[in-house]
Amino acid sequence: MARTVDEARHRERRALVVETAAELFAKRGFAKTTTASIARAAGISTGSLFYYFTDKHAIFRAIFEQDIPDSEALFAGHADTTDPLASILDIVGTLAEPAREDLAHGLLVELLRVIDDDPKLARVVMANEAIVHTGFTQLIEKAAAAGSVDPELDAGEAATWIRSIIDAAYLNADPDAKTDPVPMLKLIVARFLGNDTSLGDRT
Amino acid sequence: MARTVDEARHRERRALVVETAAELFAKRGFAKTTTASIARAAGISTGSLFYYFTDKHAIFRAIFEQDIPDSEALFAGHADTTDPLASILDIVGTLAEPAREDLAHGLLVELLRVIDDDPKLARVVMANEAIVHTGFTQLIEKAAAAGSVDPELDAGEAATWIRSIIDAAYLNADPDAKTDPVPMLKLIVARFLGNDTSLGDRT
DNA sequence: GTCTATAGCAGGATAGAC
DNA sequence: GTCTATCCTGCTATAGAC
Repeated sequence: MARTVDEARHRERRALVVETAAELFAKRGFAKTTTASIARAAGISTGSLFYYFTDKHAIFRAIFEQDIPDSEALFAGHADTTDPLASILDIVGTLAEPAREDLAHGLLVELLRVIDDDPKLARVVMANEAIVHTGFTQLIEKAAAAGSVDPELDAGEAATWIRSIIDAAYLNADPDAKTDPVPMLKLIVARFLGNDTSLGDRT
Repeated sequence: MARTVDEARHRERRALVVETAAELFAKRGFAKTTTASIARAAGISTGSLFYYFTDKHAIFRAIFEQDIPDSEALFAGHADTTDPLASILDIVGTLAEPAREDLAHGLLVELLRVIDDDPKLARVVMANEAIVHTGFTQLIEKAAAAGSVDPELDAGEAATWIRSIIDAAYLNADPDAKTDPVPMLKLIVARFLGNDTSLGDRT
């Protein structure tokens, strides 16, 4: 059973590096973050760094690998909702939640850039996007059938736009801003979906 | 008058380099685009390149300097509109027009990254954003006064969100997609502003 | 598994001839 | 003004000792 302990230790070590690297990538960008600085910040040598990761891209990729199980869990939690529109708005809120964190903003920008240079990363991200897109599409269809969403909207297209608007919230998030962007984001999505929500309804 | 000719020639040369560089920056990214490759693509030497531009950042910055007069002209054209809501949607369409071009998508992503590393670029972009924000805010106020926009919306905040939603269209732009994103974008903005537009109304 | 040391390469910017 | 040649810095990734 010593093997199990080793693997746990290995995972822990790796996770620490990933966390440290995420901060640097978000702040300085992928290209300007040196592997030496990652090693230094994580308290190890570059030699050890390349023992844990095959190359610099693998470190970056590891940041996003957790998103897949997270997204699956998020939509699974609303699988048999009785109010699909409320579920959509709830999920929008959850996905947009980290938008104000500096880290999330910087990482999204880096992701958009690096994704074109790393096919493996592209596969990870697309797998996650597929989960989100399918989840939203099904909820929109359900809501349309229940009469709480404009039935003339194409569910798949609407799902894509909702995702884009969430991303835009990340991009434009001002970490210094006093106001939480989530309520307005929900209002925009709610009105887009054809629900005639008044300003007072923000949750 | 020889001076005038020289300056015109100088400007032309510079403009050619900027155009060439924009394509490379959009496709490969700022960090991965070498000054040597820019010079090669523009048909000059690196020596000449650095005769026209002080450094690599100056080349990138030049791409966005034209945006300021463009934005001013765009909003000036709607200064005494009689239908402010229509003007807003019209401007949204104009600003989102290039979203489908590969170039525009890539440049937005690069801009988001590089802006943190170049204070001069940040100033150029902020000047442009101020023009857009002020323009939208005034039109939203006008429209609210005329009764065509939800008066409970904060005009400045709404202006910021409209800008974000336009960015979303750029982010999401799929150059291979057959469908023009502009109609849906206008629908989202119209509904956000509280105008109860049906799907059939897309212009 | 972790380190130090360094190979090996590439890129931004400049010098100086023409 | 435009070129060629190149300096110099800084980076990723590896080799090899412990």
